[in-house]
Amino acid sequence: MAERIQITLPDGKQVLHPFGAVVGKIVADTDDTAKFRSTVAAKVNGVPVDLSYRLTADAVVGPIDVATPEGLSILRHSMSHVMAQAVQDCFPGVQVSIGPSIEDGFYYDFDYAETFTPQDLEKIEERMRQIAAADIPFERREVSRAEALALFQEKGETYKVELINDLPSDVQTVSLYTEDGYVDLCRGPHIPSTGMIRAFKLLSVAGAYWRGDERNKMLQRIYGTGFATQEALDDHLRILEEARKRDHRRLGRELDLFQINEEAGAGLVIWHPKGALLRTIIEDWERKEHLKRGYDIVIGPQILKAELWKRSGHFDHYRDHMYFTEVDEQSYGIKPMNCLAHMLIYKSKIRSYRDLPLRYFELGTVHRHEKAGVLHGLPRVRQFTQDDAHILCTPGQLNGEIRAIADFVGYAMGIFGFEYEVELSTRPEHSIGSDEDWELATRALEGALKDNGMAYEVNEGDGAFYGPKIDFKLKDALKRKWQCATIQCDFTLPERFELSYIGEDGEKHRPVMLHRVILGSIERFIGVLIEQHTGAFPLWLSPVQAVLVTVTEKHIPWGEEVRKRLLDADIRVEGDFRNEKLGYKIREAQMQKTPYMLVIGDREVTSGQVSPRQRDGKNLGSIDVEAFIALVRERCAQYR
RNA sequence: GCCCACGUAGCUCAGUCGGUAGAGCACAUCCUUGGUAAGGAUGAGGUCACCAGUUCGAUCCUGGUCGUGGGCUCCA
Repeated sequence: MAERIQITLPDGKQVLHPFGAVVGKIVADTDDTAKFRSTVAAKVNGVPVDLSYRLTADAVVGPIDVATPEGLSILRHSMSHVMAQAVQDCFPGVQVSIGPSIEDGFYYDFDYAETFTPQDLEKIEERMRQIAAADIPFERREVSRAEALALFQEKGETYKVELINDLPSDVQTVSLYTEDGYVDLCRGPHIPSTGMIRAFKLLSVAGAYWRGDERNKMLQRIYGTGFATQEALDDHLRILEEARKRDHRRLGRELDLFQINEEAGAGLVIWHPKGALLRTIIEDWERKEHLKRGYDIVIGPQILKAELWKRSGHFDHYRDHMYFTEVDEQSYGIKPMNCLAHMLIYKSKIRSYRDLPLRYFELGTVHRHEKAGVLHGLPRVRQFTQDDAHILCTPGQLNGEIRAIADFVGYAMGIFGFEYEVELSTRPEHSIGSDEDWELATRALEGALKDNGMAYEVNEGDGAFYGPKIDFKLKDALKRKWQCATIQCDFTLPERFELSYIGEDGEKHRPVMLHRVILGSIERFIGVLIEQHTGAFPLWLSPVQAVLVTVTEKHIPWGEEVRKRLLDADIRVEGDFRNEKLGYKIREAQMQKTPYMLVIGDREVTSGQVSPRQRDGKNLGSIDVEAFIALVRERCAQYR
C-alpha cells in the first residue's frame, strides 16, 4: 500500500499527503480560514463526502461551500437531522422516517400519537438552537446491514427498519450518522458539526403519506427553512410575505375580479364584471390568434350520452372525475374534455387527405370532479374553460403540426410575459392503445421537439391514458411552475371512433389526433397572470384602462365628453365623478392598479385636454384626448 | 379522499373563563368644491358558517355537515 497519495486540488495543483489524510484538513490548508468556515463538505473525485473523510487513494479534492446550491442543500439536510433529534428529545416515543432537504428548506416526517401544534414548533426550535450552540460533531459510521437492522429494531424505529429491508440486495453496508447520541440512517454527507447551523425557522406541520402512497399511514411532516446566514433567511421570509400579498385569491377580491362562493359550491368560479372582462379580452385574443393559424372555431354540447363516453374510454378510465346526469331515463356524461364533439364534427362527412389537417378550436368549458382537498383558488377548480383544439391530420403531417403548436405556445408565452420549461410524458400504467401506437406517438412528439431545437425533460409514465404528451410549464414571477400548455398525441380515439380519410390512393386511412391547449385552463392562467403582475395588468389586458377623475363637480361635463370620446375609440374607461377630493380618488384608482388616471380640472376644461397620471406615479402633463388615444393604441398593439 | 388548523359586519381582525358582540377600513346621509395615495360629522350593518347534542341559557363546550387555508395523493 502506498505511503503517500497524490491529491489534485481545484486549481490543478498536485500535492502529496499521507495515506489516510483527512479531507477536511487538506481543504482547510489550501484555503484561507475565513473561507473554510463556510465549507460544509468536500468533493472527492466528484463525489460529496464529509470533511472527516479519510483519503486512501490518489484523488481530485475540492471544497463544497455553503454558498453553492449543493452546499446549502447539505446544510439543510443536517438541519433536518438536528430537527429530528430535537423532536425526539422533546417528545419521547416519536418515530422518525425520512427528512431530506428540498428546494426552499427541509422537512422531516414523524410518526407520533399526538399531533404537533405551532407551540410545539417553537419548543422544537428552541431545542434545535441548544443543539446548534453545543456545536456537536456529526460522526459517520459504516456498519453492516444486519447491525443497522438490529440497532433500529431495538430502538423501535420501524420506518428505518423498513428502509433498510428495502435496500437492494447487493448493498452490504449502510452509513449511520450520530450527533450527541442521536443516531440516524443516512447516506450523508453532513456538515462537520451543529455549530454551523445558525439561521433556520420551522414553518408548518402538515400530513404526508409514508413513502408518498395514499394507502400508507399518514405521518406528520414538519417543514422548515434554513440558510447560511440570518440575512439570507430574513430575505427568504420577506419573499414569502411578498407572495402572500400577491396571492391571486386576495387580489381577486381586492380588484373585484371573481369570487368562489360557499353557497354556490366549492371549486366553482363566479366572474365579476372586471374579471369577466379580463377573461373576455384573453378569449378574444385567442380566437383571433387561432383563426390566424388556420383553426376553425367550433362549439360542442355540455352533456353527451354516456354511451359515447364508454366508446371513447372515458367511462372506463376517467369516470371518477366525471359528473353524470339523467335525461328521459337516458344517462348523460357532463363533458370533462372537449374531444368527443370534435370527432363527431370530423365524422359528419367523408374526408379527403386534401382536407387535412383539420384544426377544431373550442373555448370549451369542462367539469371535472376533483377531490375536495385539491381545490385551490383559480388554478384547481371543478369547472373551467380550456382553449382546447383537436387537430386531425395524416401521420406525415404530425411533425409539422406539433412544431407549429410548440411555436404557438412560445409566441403566447412571450405575449403574456412568461418563461417556461418543456417536459415529455410517456405511457402511464393505466392506458389504452397498442404498444406500436404509443411508440409512434412518443417518437413524433420527441422528434418535433428536437427539430424545433427545444430543450426538454422526460417524465416517465406521466402521459394521458390515451397518449403521450408534451407539457409546457410556465414559471411565474416567484419561480413557481404551472402546467398550462400541453400537446397530446392520440392514435386511439380515431381508432375507437373509426375516423378515416380517403388518401391519394383512393383507400381509407386513419387520421392521427392531436389534443392541445395553449394557455390550458383560462381560470388557472388568469390566476397565474394575476400573481405574475401583482394585479397590475399590462394596459392591453387591464379591464379598466383609464379612470377619469374630476377635481370638482363643475368639471363633470368635460369629463362626460372625454369619456364618450374614449369609449368611441374602444378604450375601457370609467368616470369617477364622485364628490370626493382628488387625492382620495387618485388613491382608489391607484389601489385598483388602473394604468391611467386622467385628471380633469379647470386647466383641462380650458385647454380641452386631459392630464394622464400613470400608475407608477408619473404625470404626463396636459395632452390632447386624441394624443392619449394614440398612446393607448400604440401600447396595446405591442401587448404592453 | 387523507392529516392538521381555521370559519365573528362587505374586508382585516378584537372579544365573550357559557348570560345573543366591538374596532379600523368600506357603505349611506349631511357638511365641505377641494389639483395627483385617505377632509369632517352622523348613521346603518352581524341567527358569531350550518345542523344536532349538553345546559336554565351556546357565538363560546361536544359531535356532525359545509367551506377555507397549509400539506399529502391527484391534476388543466
